[in-house]
Amino acid sequence: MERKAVSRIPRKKDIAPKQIPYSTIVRLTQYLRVVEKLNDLGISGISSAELCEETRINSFLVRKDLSYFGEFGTRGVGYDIPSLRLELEKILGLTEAHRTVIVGAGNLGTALVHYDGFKEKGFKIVAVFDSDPSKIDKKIGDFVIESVFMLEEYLNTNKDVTIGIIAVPASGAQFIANLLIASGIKGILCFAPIQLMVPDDVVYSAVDLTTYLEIISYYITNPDARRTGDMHY
Amino acid sequence: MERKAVSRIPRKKDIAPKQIPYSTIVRLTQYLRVVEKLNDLGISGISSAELCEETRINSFLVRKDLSYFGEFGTRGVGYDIPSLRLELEKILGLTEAHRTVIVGAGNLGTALVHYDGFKEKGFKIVAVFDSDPSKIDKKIGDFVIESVFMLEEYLNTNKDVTIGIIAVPASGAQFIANLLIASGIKGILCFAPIQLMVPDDVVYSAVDLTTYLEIISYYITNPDARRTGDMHY
DNA sequence: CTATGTGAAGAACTTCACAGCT
DNA sequence: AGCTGTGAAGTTCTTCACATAG
Repeated sequence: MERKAVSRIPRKKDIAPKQIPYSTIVRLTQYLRVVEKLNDLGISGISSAELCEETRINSFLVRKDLSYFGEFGTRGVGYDIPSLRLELEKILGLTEAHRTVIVGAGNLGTALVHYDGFKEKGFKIVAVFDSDPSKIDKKIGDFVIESVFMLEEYLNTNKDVTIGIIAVPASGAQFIANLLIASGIKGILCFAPIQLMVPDDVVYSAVDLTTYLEIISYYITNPDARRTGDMHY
Repeated sequence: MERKAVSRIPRKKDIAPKQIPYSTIVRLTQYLRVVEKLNDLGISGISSAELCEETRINSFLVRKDLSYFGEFGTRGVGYDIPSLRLELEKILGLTEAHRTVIVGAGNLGTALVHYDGFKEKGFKIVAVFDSDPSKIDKKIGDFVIESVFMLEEYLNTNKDVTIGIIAVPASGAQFIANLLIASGIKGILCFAPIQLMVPDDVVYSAVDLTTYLEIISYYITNPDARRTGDMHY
């Protein structure tokens, strides 16, 4: 069975000195989104109460989340938007672009290649792969589609690629994941509706579209069930 | 500012008698995924410990999650897969298909139309809309793309549509959402990287691809940070 | 003897209240 | 005077231990 508390000694608290909740990280991305928007509008400062209005995240929680990482505000004043933005980018590791490959050049892969948000937010797509011979050497935007059989070699000669996006059907997803993992990729974002086996040192996130619809279905069917703000991710 | 505890009397506990965690609902979809898979393989039963192996969700939690909704297992034996599957489908409101419209026939919309998972899992796409005149009357799979200006009328004459998927650029997303809301849609899944204003009685979930990558970036940059199993959604 | 279901204990997370700067 | 930062209180969620049922 799962990890069994054998000696009853090492409680979680003992192992982990000062952990940051996962939900805090998710919220940081929301603060960043607001701060980017206001920065573009030329607004220079914001208070936790205003951030609350923009995000619907309680202002206490806004301050607590930020305080895990430092003291970014000025008491009596609030947060300076350019510097808060920079701090958030530093925390999230966005100060330099993550070089990213996309595997799978179907409709989803194509949509991802064309998605402007990635470039803007510091995820630089560097190559696109597919297994379908009829697609290879065709172009998507500025990219020439390469064979998945070249993926391993590509990653071995381009060690600075940190993230792989898997946009292939479920049947091929684990194979691709294994290639990525073997080449030392650090993060994987998978759109195939399958639970991948990924070692603990690779950061792995799955986006299963069916799951989102099923969750929506639950809350439609059970309108009285509480929905926390957490729903949006 | 946000809701302020005025009279200090009604604590949350008093208002909410027996709440089911959002994370429980997310996990139910994972149990369903496993049970579907094993059912297809012809396996008839599963214990909470085996479900734990498949999902990496603690077996205590598996049992607790299921017990919110009833007693589906047999002590000393485990869970019968066909009946557990049915129960999960009932809980999640999947026993009859949700009629679903997709708005936005770009690459993402096209990918969604072609995505087999939806049909299989009981989300029946019934129509596809776009604002680009050059796309209207073109076909995606079996669907003829209709003008967004027909969306309102379509929904008013097809009141059984419960879910709308928004796959348009951020600039048009709120407009589309307003049409869907005005027509009495029950659930919205939005792929545009924007926070929509949606009334409380409409179930709303947002999938922001950038957010997922930013979260991955954080955990790549901070390898010692704890990652809970919760990451996969 | 095995595996579920659940009250109770424990951990994690959020909210609060106010001290502390500006 | 105003807003942040944070220890403490409060709440929610998870883990545990064991009674219970087959």
